[in-house]
Amino acid sequence: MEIRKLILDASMKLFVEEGFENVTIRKIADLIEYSPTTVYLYFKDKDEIFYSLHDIGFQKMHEFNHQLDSIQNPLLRLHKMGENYLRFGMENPEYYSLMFINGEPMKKLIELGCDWTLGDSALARLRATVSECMEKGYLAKGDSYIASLSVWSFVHGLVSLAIRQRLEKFISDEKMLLPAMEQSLNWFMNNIDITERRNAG
Amino acid sequence: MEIRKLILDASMKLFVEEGFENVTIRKIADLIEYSPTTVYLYFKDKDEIFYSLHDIGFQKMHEFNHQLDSIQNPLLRLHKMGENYLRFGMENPEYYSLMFINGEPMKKLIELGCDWTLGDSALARLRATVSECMEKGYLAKGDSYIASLSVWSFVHGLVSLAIRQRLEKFISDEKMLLPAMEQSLNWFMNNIDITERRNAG
DNA sequence: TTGGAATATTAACATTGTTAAGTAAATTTG
DNA sequence: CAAATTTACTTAACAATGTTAATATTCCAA
Repeated sequence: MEIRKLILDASMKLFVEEGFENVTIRKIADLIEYSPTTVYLYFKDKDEIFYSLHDIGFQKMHEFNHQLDSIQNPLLRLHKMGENYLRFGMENPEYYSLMFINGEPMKKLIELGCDWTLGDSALARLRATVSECMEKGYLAKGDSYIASLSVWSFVHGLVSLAIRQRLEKFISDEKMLLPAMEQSLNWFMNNIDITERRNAG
Repeated sequence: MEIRKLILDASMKLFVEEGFENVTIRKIADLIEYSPTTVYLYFKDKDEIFYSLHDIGFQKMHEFNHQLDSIQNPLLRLHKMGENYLRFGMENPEYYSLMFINGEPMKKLIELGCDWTLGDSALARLRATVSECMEKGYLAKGDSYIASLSVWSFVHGLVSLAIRQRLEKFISDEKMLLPAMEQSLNWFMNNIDITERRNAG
């Protein structure tokens, strides 16, 4: 449907420009120049709109990571994945919120019984890279499940603290936010990379 | 004031039992058996209530960490800090959300111009422990600012993914959630501990 | 007792998500 | 071509929300 896309575009525009709580059905309807009830012909309720937007977010993130496949060294690829993750989150805080922070899309997901396909496959790619790092001796061998969870949690922690303004006292200058996060990622990568250990300490 | 406390208790009760979006001024008023407008005599608006609750959360977390001072070994103390952080978050997801995830309290904080005192001092304690770990050779020497940020981000990432239900596909059994997070923390601690490196790989 | 401050309530406003009922146009069916 | 039905959309309304203005009640000092 054409109008579905109109609604989603308008919703994201409002979401980006006015924030989550200012996305209302009536404002969406105004933007697309239809009556508010028309929205309900294309989406069951407001949460379903957010669910759809969250889905689009994963596609965007996937595009963002297209270059990654060309990186041969798995540890370098892991590092770049992390950097991309940080950048994606900081450049698209609204999408990021829907994908990884807000409660609404997940409730819809459970209600609809559908699967978190795009989220899962993103994690699968992470885990494949982590496993490759273990096989090739860049990371200590062990449970790749746990290691992937750890890597993801680390970068998610940085992004979610940053976009929810919990780092403002920590890093006062807003322009230093992403650089500090990248430094933090470097610290992390240096610590988990076992090939670097003869140089350290 | 007595009634201020009544309002805060009622708000948190609603928050814990019915979730964030079901905390309404009218429900609060019902619980304390006053009229809705009375609430506005003690709080400027709803966000100020959430700001106060977020403050109480930090006090709770501080009590939660009382035992830590007795741990001499700084790396062990850091590990225990991490474990406590995970447990506090999982046992008090509502408080945790206010403290570290939700946007409302921070907006109020900026608006009121007041400082995030309890949050700051919690971070200061983390940083002191990290510095001590560096001095005593448990962690690679470097910028303790960045290392603290990294540690915090890591545990925050775990907790916030867990309580916002992003780990449900990763860890299907809910009872395995905290154990998996603790495993992840162990992995992290093992990786950053430079005294462990001769055993590894 | 009276007057004013402190405390509380009633009534209302605008805004929200959502639904029921109705309309007008397009399409199918006879 | 006319009648019936489906499609696409709107109007009007409901209950719930945060919040405010105006009003009432209580309480205590002069």
